[in-house]
Amino acid sequence: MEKKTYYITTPIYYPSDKLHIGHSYTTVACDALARYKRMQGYDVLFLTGTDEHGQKIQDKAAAKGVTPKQYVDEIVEGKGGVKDLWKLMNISNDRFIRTTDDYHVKAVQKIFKTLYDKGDIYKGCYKGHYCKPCESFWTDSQLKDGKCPDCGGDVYEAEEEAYFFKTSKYAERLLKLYEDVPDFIQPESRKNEMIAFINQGLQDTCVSRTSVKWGIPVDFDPAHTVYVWVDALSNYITALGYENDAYHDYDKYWPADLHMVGKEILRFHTIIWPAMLMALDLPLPKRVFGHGWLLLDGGKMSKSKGNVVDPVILCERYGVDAIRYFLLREIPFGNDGNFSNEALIARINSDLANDLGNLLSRTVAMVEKYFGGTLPEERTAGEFDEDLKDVIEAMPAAVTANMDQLLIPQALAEIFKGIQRANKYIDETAPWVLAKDEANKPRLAAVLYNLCESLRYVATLLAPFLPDTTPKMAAQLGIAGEAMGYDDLKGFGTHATYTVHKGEALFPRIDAAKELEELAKAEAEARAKAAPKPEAPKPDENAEPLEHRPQITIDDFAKCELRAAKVLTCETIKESRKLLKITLFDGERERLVLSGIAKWYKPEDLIGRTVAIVANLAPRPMMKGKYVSEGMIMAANLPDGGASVIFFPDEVKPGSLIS
RNA sequence: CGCGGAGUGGAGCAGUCCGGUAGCUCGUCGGGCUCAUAACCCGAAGGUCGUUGGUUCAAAUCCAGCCUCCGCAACCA
Repeated sequence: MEKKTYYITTPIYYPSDKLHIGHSYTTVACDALARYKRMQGYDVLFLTGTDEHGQKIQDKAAAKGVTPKQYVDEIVEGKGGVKDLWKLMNISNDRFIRTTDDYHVKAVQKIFKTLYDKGDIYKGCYKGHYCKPCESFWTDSQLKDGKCPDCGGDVYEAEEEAYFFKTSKYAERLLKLYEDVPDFIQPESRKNEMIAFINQGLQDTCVSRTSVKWGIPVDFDPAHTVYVWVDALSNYITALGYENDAYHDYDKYWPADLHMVGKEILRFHTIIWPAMLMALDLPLPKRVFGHGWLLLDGGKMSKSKGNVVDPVILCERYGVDAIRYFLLREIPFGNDGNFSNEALIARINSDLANDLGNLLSRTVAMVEKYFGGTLPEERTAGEFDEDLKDVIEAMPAAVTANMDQLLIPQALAEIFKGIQRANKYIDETAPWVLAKDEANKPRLAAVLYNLCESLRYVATLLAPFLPDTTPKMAAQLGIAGEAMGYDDLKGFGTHATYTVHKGEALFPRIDAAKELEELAKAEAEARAKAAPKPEAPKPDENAEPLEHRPQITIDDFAKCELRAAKVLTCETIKESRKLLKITLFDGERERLVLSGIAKWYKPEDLIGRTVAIVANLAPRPMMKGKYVSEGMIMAANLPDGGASVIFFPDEVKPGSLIS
């Protein structure tokens, strides 16, 4: 009989930088699910990959002086790159798609053409509705009295054209989909967000750009490149061979059983993607799960904040399975979770070292100590046996029930209930007391046998989560690898007997105080390096390479009019938490500037001071045209996202040219 | 009145839909044990469930207002 298939995908990651622990979280969760399904007997296809086009990568590559392809090749295939990271973390993906792969490129072009031919992609022209100060295009209906709805200024005919996908056409069908397939969007709470979003009125989606060159060309209109969504989302089917010959199992695996995505891209996967598939007359994925984020200090982790956590360092320090366990156990279903070194170490110590590792260690040690490593077949049942057996035998069903609902932390918790019960059983039966009297040997053998059986169940059930550790457990228990399937969990007491082999501690206990101290020291050092003292400004090889812009001439620079200006007034704006409203004297007149520094400066910090401004920036309407900002105050960007304004001594006269 | 999430013992969370003695993990304190990775087992302390008011015999839970925090959007020119 054909095995049932299970097709699971991660998002394809954007390799503009090294991946961080957040990406690891998504991928590890999918990996655990994929391994779980394989153990359940499914024919699993687990896909991950990278989304390699777009402006940002084009810019990064240019800054580094390499082609975009060279740039992404290094991050994806290079040493310590994406593929290496997944290998390190024991990710069992069956395929890895890169959107620069030839077969994908060709297939996307065909998909784009098909959608165009069907009339679901159309070429849009923003005729006559470009507002220059706002740098925005407007449709007929958006204009107010023929003027820009933002600033009320004049708009005029625009040249720029782009292709659009008719997302709006599918609004009704999408709402019906959510109704017909209640668990299409998971978790439930996010479904309401999506419905609300659709009810606000869907806009058609821009699916091509003329300004971005690094992308898949629209083959029938080469001035355009395919813009992100058609390119990226299609990966889920092109990786199966849709419209290409690289693979041939589209019919076998599509529709996907689960798209796992971060909550920030859930909208695209539950609106644009199904709409695209509807347009192509293809079946829809069965479920999209939007997971939460791994927060750092309660805030989002991001490269620009400089607070990313490097999974490679963590794996090297604590072991891959410890990190996998932490990620899978600590982040609640569908919600955000916190990452901290304290929480990580606490979790490793209490669950993995104390409960699990120590249980195996003490069990194996006793089998060796009291029986020389092999348990005799003669066993006497006794008190507590049934209770232990009941708890252990309940685990597989509980794990399955939770995993089928994607409740990974809860599934793990069920396994640890069994571990705790086994530890308690040791206390109840006190094997060291039994060992004092030769007459108790059959009872002692039974006790240790029951512990080994418990560990066999535990190890088998943990296999999808801790693929590195469970074979070590099997080896110590003397169980053959092939006897570690779910089929072998058909009964407590079915394993004949045990010959154990004591090994290394599964998870060495971490000295939390010492470790945290070291981490703090390492962080302090990193910080000291990041901000070198004036007298020792030596370049730091560990620092992120700076992103350089193309070289310019003195004439280019001369286009910028930089001047000193005195702050006359400064006030907060009640509608905005980020902006300060500032009036400046620039030497000849007063001008109004809005600056996004409210988080770091109070009005009194600025009033009366002399700052540097870019004086000839085009005025920019802000706050829906309520204010027009006439310049930019110059400030250095801080690693934490903050800003440090440049101040001049008071004797510098307002209006002084800076060159 | 922009949209949304959150406020529960020291920390992190569950419970809120379908009102009825407030639960879990870690930490703290006390006890037990010695097979084990100073690990394990048992017990205890600790919460007016953000705030005010309302509905009710009864509210963490339902209703209204308010406060605080966090995302997103408008917005760092």
